[in-house]
Formats: sequence, structure tokens, C-alpha cells
Amino acid sequence: MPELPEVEVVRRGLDRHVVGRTISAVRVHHPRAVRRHEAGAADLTARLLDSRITGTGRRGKYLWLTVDDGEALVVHLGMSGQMLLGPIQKSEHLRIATLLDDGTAMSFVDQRTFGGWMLTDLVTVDGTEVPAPVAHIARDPLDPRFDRAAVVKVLRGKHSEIKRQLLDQTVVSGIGNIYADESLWRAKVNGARIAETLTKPTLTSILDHATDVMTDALGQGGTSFDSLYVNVNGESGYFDRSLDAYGREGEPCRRCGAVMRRDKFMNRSSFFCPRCQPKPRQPRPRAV
DNA sequence: AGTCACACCTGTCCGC
DNA sequence: TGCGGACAGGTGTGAC
Repeated sequence: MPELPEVEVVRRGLDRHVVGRTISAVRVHHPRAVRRHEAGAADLTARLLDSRITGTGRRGKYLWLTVDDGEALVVHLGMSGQMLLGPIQKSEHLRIATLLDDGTAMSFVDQRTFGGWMLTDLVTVDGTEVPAPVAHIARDPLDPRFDRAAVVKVLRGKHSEIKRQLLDQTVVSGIGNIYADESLWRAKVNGARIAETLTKPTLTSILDHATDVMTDALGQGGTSFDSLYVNVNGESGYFDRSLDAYGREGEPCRRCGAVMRRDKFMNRSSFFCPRCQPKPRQPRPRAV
């Protein structure tokens, strides 16, 4: 799915085009898209109608629009969600359609239906207002109040693989499978290494590389392998051309030339250079 | 606390 | 061609 850079591209597009607008029509085409809005589709529709959009926000992979009654319309893109502005979408994957008072349609299109909308209250967590469903999500590396040292400290106490921790949105948010692999490649660390065995400088470097790679990706409009991941105008990003690890199985490492490998990890693929990022020694199986 | 399996979906690609 | 299986960028839950 869209990871932090792709979600931020979408947030910026929404911020530029919909803040100040009023929602003049709402139609939920598929109930699954509002399954996390517990009061149901009719409630969401009724409450959204005539709401004025006052701002946008994002934490990790969650984004939201604040509305004038002090609530937030939380959007998660899941694996394939899109927020599109322009004419009414005719896609068979159209899940929610809204109309704004300037005549623009704001549509939620989602092929795999893992994404969705919900309208919720804002709560204050650690001095920052976020929608209630986002309260458990840690700050992301692009958050001005991201506390790198605090995250390193958390990681130093984790007897668990570093990649697993990078993907844990309650430890640090915004990082998904692609940028985890890219960050670990840049830091020359194998994702199977146990977090608590890594030094403070190494952990710091991994987080710094995560920040850098996501900033770079943002500058190129995000990563798109196909038409599923697009900005509010339906355009793809270009960062896929800059990936050094993800998807490069069998190709030479851009740093040392060794053949890049792919391993199964947490039921998903991990791409790494076997020379730059050697695997940790496995505990020897006990003799029978 | 951490891990694992699984659930939720649709679509594409690959081998047979 | 068709079929089955593997795989795809995410999150949440419940069992151990």
C-alpha cells in the first residue's frame, strides 16, 4: 500500500484543493468502505453533509480532514485506496462519492477494499490532537515532534527482529514493507537482526535513513508500481525508479554488486543484499 | 510482550 | 485457454 510518502502526497493534494470547501452531497456506494465507522453509513452520510472542511492532517499512513464541528474524517487508503478530485468517478471500484460546493467531486476509489473512511472525535495524545482511531499510532519520522532518541530507546528494549519493529506502527509509524527494506539496505543492516543487539548509532542510522528515503520518495511524488497508487489527480509517482532494494531480487546490489536476495519474512517478501546486509547467525538447532 | 495465524478483498501473473 | 496457486504496498484481532 501507500506508505507515508504516498499518503502525504495525497494529503497535500487535499490540503490544496478542499480546505474551505463544504460537502454538499455524500453517497456511500459500498458499506465495507465505512465498516470502521461504527454508527454506520447513514450516520456518516448525515453528519458529513453540509460540513465545512477546515484542514488536513496525517500521522503515519492515516490521513484526515478536520471539519467544522470539531470532528475528523479519517481516511485510510489500505492497500489500494485512492482519494480523487475532479469529475464524478465512473470506476467500478468507486466506494464513496462526495460533492463539494465548488462542484468538485471528492471520490474514494478502492479496488481491494482494505481502506475506508470514518468520522470521529479528536483526542489529545502527548500534546497533539489526533482522531481517536489514530491515538495508538506512534509519531512518524516526518513529524516535527518525532523523538528519534526515544524510539531508539524503545528499540533497544525489543527482543524482536528490527524489520518487525520498523513495521510496527506503535513503535514508529509510516514505514511499510518497501521503505523498511530501503532503510535497512541504506543502513546495511539485515532486517532479521534482533533490535536489542544493535548499537545506538546503528539504530539511529536506520531511523535517519528511513527519514531520508521517505523524504526522497516524497520529492518524487511517491512510489507507484502501477495505476493503483496515485495522487488526487490520478497521477503516479516516480520513486520506483530509485528503489535500491525492494523488488530487486536477482539484480546486482547498487553498492557492492552482489546478487540481491529475497526472503520470506512475516509472510511477506524482504529484499536485501547478502553481502552488505549479512543475515544474523541462526541459533543452532539443539541436537536430538 | 511478542509471535503467529488469520481475516478482510480483488486482481495479476505464472506454471501446468 | 483455463485452472489453481502464489503474490501484492496494510491493519486488526484473538490465541498461545
